[in-house]
Amino acid sequence: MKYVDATARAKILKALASPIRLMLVDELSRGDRCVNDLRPLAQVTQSAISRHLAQLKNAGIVTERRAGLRNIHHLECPCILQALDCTLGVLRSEAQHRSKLTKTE
Amino acid sequence: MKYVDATARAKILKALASPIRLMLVDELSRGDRCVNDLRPLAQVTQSAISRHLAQLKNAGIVTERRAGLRNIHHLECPCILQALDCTLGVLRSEAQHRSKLTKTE
DNA sequence: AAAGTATATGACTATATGTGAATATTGTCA
DNA sequence: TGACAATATTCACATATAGTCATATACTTT
Repeated sequence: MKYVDATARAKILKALASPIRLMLVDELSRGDRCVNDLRPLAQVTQSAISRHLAQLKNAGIVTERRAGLRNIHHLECPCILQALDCTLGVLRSEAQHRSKLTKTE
Repeated sequence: MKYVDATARAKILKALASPIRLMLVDELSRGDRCVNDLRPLAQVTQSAISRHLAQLKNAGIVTERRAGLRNIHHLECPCILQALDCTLGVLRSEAQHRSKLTKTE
């Protein structure tokens, strides 16, 4: 894998690599939402949510459209759910690994 | 999605979210490697490679075993390749999106 | 035991990221 | 136009991350 490709891919993974942004993506996977809808998901200021969404937009994961005062956010790439699956896989295999260790030692 | 779950998942994605670590994972997906094998992949010091590998280990993505002087690294979770697929998906849909914009405007 | 090889770690610097508070922008409605 | 609501942006600061160099550790070979 070339460095440029890896960099492009890393940028996307980086955009996902935050608890808050994962929760935003998770919520958006169930339908479009405006910032105010998403606000209660995390205990941070509106400013912070806005910046997290900006990162997701910047990575091409999320798009937005205006609807009057609201800015509606839309999950552009449902393929993101693959990445979420992957994390579950790691967590599972880690749990397995740990239980093996405790059995042996 | 709860914050604790999201945090665990974010930790894994964070471990992947670096060009160098992606290249390491990519190489490991083709077989086990020791640090010296991986060193030429990135133009950083041995120290840096070692730290990157430590992060992958810490996230449960990679495991290691001693073989004499060598520390052999092994990709524990091939499911990681799902996450890599996902990034391709985003890149593709972004390219599509961009070409639509240039056509319309 | 001494020398050598492979890898990890500590101390440090530079840069990036996350955050709240305050402020700016954009759009609506009276 | 003026007041208001939703969202974005800027600033100042704290913390995290990536990198290097020097050094420590683990193991092998002579």
